Amino acid sequence: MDQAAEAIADPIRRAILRMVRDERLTAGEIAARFAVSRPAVSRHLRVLRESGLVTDDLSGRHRYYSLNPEGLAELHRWLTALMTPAGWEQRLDALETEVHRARRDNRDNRDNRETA
Amino acid sequence: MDQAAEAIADPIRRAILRMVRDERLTAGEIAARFAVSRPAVSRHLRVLRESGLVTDDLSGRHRYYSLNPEGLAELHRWLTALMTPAGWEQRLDALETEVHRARRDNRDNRDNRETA
DNA sequence: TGAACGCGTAACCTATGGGTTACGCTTTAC
DNA sequence: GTAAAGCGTAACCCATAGGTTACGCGTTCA
Repeated sequence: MDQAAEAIADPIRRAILRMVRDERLTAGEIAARFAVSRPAVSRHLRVLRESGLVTDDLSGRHRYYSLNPEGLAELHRWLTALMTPAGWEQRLDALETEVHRARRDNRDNRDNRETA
Repeated sequence: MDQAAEAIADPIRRAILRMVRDERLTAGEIAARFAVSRPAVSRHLRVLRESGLVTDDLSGRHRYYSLNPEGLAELHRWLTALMTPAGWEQRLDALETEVHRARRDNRDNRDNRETA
């Protein structure tokens, strides 16, 4: 979890994670969306790889990156435990709502794609 | 959220957050539990304060710190959204289980305290 | 009232994280 | 088979995060 917490501390790495959440992208495609140089992005990608937050997939001279949700699980659990101290049971209700909202968002996005 | 993500990147600050989750502690009590100097801890506390992750409460010459769960909410939502990409609906079930476990843990701890 | 306590801040040092340019390796394309 | 594309790595530079010691200010207590 330590590695994950460190990895998401950088704004560029957080942006990369959001990029590869729903579609796999090559290193070049990712780098093109940032103002910093390609090698800089390449090192960010290495940090994300080594902390288990993304997976990479070689295909010829391209390397495809995609999010690895499992890599975020431990940190997420840590945060959940931290956010629910003794005597704050109403916070658990809020978290439940959060999950429900995520479920609904996913459903809506799927429907929009299908009707587009 | 950027500030929260940066704040939890440091292992000492993560340890502090866990310490003050269920009980308020003075700066001195917190510092005593670490190998680093008291001023170093004091600055970690400042980072946590300024990022809204803890609240402080002056009382005479003591300053009590306690966790502010709200400060973690935005980062937690960000992680939740990231962990549930399109087509991974089963992950939402896992998150729901996570909340249920937190609820149960809280209940168990409360009961243990009462019967102790 | 003065000594000790609790805590934060200032000044300083060092390690390191993130940036750049230069380079090399493998794969595609002509 | 040679040129170009796609990536990663090495070497280097600089800003800054995190550590230390020294210090100052308010609060307690004898």
